[in-house]
Formats: sequence, C-alpha cells, structure tokens
Amino acid sequence: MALYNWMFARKHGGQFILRIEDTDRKRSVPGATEAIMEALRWMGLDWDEGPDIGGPYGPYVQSQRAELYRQWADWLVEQGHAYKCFCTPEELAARREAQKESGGGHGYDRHCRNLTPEEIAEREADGLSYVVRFAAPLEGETVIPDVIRGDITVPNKQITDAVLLKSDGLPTYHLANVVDDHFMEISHILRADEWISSAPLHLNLYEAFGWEPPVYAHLPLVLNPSGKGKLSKRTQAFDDDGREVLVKVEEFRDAGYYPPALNNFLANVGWSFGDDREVFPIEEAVPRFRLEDINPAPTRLPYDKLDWLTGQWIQEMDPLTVAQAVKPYLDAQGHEVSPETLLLLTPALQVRLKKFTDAEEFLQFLWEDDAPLTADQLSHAKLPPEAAMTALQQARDYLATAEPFDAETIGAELPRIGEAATLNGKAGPFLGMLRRAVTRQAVSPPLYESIVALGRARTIDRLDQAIALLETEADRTTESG
RNA sequence: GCCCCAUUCGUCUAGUGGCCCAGGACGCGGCCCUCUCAAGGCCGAAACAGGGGUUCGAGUCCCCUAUGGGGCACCA
Repeated sequence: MALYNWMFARKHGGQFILRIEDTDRKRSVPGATEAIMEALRWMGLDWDEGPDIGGPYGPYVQSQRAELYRQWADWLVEQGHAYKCFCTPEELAARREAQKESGGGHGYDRHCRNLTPEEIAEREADGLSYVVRFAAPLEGETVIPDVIRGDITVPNKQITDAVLLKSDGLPTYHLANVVDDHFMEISHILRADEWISSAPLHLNLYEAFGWEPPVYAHLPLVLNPSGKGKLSKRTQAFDDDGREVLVKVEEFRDAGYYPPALNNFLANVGWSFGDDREVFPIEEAVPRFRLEDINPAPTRLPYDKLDWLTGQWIQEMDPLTVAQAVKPYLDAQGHEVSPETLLLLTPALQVRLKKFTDAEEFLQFLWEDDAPLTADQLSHAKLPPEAAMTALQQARDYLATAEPFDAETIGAELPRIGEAATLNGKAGPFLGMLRRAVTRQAVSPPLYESIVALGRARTIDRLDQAIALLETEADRTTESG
C-alpha cells in the first residue's frame, strides 16, 4: 500500500508524507515508528515529509497534535455537528448485546444525541467522563467518488454516530485523519478496501467542517494465501499446506529477499505493467502507474512468483553485488568463506538462487568436511568398479599437480579421464561420481568451480578418502565372491 | 442480521461491445540441452461463477442468484 502511494506521488511529482497514527494508547508499541521507517528505507521508498525530517505541516506524529483535534472537536460541538456522549462502555456493550438479540439496528443507539443543555451541564458537574460523537445525517445518502470503483452510494441510516474524541482526549482515526488530511493539504487518499465503510463518515465530516474532501481510491485487500480473511500484520498467516507465510517487510528481509524484486512483485499485485512484461524496475513502472488501472478485486500474494522474480533479479545482477549481498547472510549463519572463494562461485550461484539465504545450501560442501560418504553413492551402472577406481586415482594424481589450479584448466583435463573410463565414452558418469566424492553432495555447484573453491589440499584429501572407501569395498567383494 | 465491495486458468493478471473458439506470468507436466541442481529453449494441460435481459453482436453494459471478502469498537 505504501508502495502504491509512493508510486502515485512520484509519478505526479507530489509529496509522499509519512505520518504516524498513534492515537491508541493501548496499542502503541515503543520503537514502532522506527521499525516502520526502517522498513520503508529498506524498500527504498523515501518520504518527503515525516517525523524524522519534518516538513511544513508538522508535527507528523498524531499524539503530538492532540490539541488541534480537541479544538476542532469542540468546534463541531458548538456548531451542532457533534455532541457529548456520557454512556459508559458497559452500558454500550449491554445495549449492543440487546440489539443483536432483537436482530434490529446496528451501531450506537444515539442515546445521548438529544440531551438538553441542562442534562449535559448536570453530567459534567457530576464529573462524568464523556466522548464526542459525530451527529451523522439521519436521512438521505452519501456518495463516495472512488477512482478505482466509481461512485459508491451508502444510505445515511447506515452511518453511525462515531466517536471522534475519546474520553482520554485523544481523537479516533476518523477525526485525526480528516483534520490532518485537510491541514496537511492531502490531495489523494489511497487506502485499503476495509476503509470503504467508514468513508461516508469521513465525507460527512468534511461537509460539516466545510472543507474540500480529497480524492479517494480504495485499494484491493490482500487476503490470506488460503483465501480466508485478510492478511494482517498483527497475526500469523499460513498457506494451504499449513506453512507460515511472510507478511512483514522485515520478515522478507531476514528471509533473504531483495528490495527491488520485492517492489517489482508488489507492483504486480493489483496492477500490471502492461506489454506482458513481468520483470521491471519500479522506476520504470512509475510513469505508467495510474490509479484507474488498479484491479479492485481482493487478492492473495503469489509467493511462488516472488521466488521466481527474485531469481530473475539476482541473475541479472553483477557477481560482485551478489557476493556482497550474500555475505552478511552467510556470516549470520556462522559460515566463513573467503571473498575470493565466494566470488569464484558467485556466477554459478546466481543462476540458482531464489533468495540470498539459499546460498548456504549450495555452498554446504565447503564446510561439511565430515559429511558421510558411502560406496553406493559413488557407484554408477556405466562405470565398472575397476575403471572407476583407476579414473579416480588418475584424477587425484592430476589434481595434485595441475597448474594453474583453475576451473578452466582442470575442466579441460578431467573429462578426458572420464571418457576413457566409461563404457560409452562419455565423461558424464565419471564426473558425477567425482562430484560426489569431492563435494559429498548429490547436488552441488558445478564441479570444476567447486574443486577450485575447495582448494587443492582438501580436494586431494577427500579423493583419498573416496579411493580408500572403494578399495575396502573391492576387498569385500573379492572375499565374498 | 444489516450495509458495502468484489467475482477471467490452481495463483497473479491482460481484456473497457466485434481484433477473444480469451493473451501473458508463476506453478504444474513433457521434450531438448546437460557432470548434479539450476538456468535456458520448445511443447502442453488449465479460466470468462450461474441465470436472465440489452444489442445485429457480450468476458466487456443492466438485473437477480450464488460465492468470497470487508464493515457495523472510546482499533487503525
């Protein structure tokens, strides 16, 4: 959502403003503001005004603007557009319960809407706490012009007398936003679908204030991968296989995803680049972005596509950048790799990675010195045991002295040994065996690079172990046969 | 229960009355390439929720139904 706001602002040369909406004391979490800014920064979405950099309409933290909201709430009360409500939460809950049972209306029952000035004065004298509620229109209808969906018409009897100012003196979202959006000169509101139902209230607030409302665009909701319910930052989400799914920006970061690819991915949800193009930098998407083109239907994130997209991005990066990106993750996983080794393997690595953290799996052979190796793993139908042994021995001897010890050189010689060893004259079976002997893995980066990365000494050592293994195996076969 | 929003392949989407017996992408299956895994290339299966209209003509416009979602807080 922030991405769409950002793209829209960037396209039209507008300001992208970061405003912290922290008017709920029960929910405010220390450090939350920092976390949000950190996430946006990581994604590369820069803002023009915000709590950290200020701007002409500050402060940008709502809890610091409480006085302003209070003034305007008072103004509404004076004008008769709002009123003080002395109902207690308990009373409200009880009446709501009764309403539910009778199956009747909904929302606040407007109990305090028509209190006389005397009744109000009396209650205030008693020191009762109160909230300020909006006196919503009782008849007619409100039309919300929405750029994505067209006009949305809501009967006014659906609109309830929402609380504007809570008993702790802080505003609710409704009041705070309308006031802030007006004074911060917000031209467009892009927000999630779930706000549609309170949009009539907001429009009526603008009307009561006599202010010009902004343009609304209600973005499609992002659903759980299962399609059940909306995706929420506050709860965990799971896919159809019951696996937990990433939701927060920092989770994607920790999982090894790449910001430009993530932006690319997100831009493709609810909107599309056009020209059948899937991979694109967000900068190229900006000039093409139009609110009218946003798909209004709710959506699920196609996580498989994110992996593919990230893979595409990584393939296109230059090796040095990939290596630099992978390094911190390997460090965090406690693996030591020299920059030279990492760089040597990066070209092979980058066509394989779906995300940076995948590097660990492909580089395992580098630190698994005691990985188990069995004769079974070394055998191959097209490679007679004696020939395998001979070839392995030849390879070992060759690698012990090969100069220069680089992928190109050994890549020219090793296949020749293999071709001579197999029945069909193809090097494949032998090279497969060699890879298992050297990397101890069925799946590894390409053989020659792997050997060079491992280094001469460790390669020879592992080959000696493989040869010894084959020898004992051969002895056993002889004895039993 | 009431109100609102939505509904094209499994998923993300293109499509704004004839160019659509519906295009792209991911995923899936097959083949090729190949030292494994990838990457790459080629091929394939796979959708307009249902029903009524409007129109010469409907995925595209209208209505109803169904399904999914959102809201109905002193949360945002």
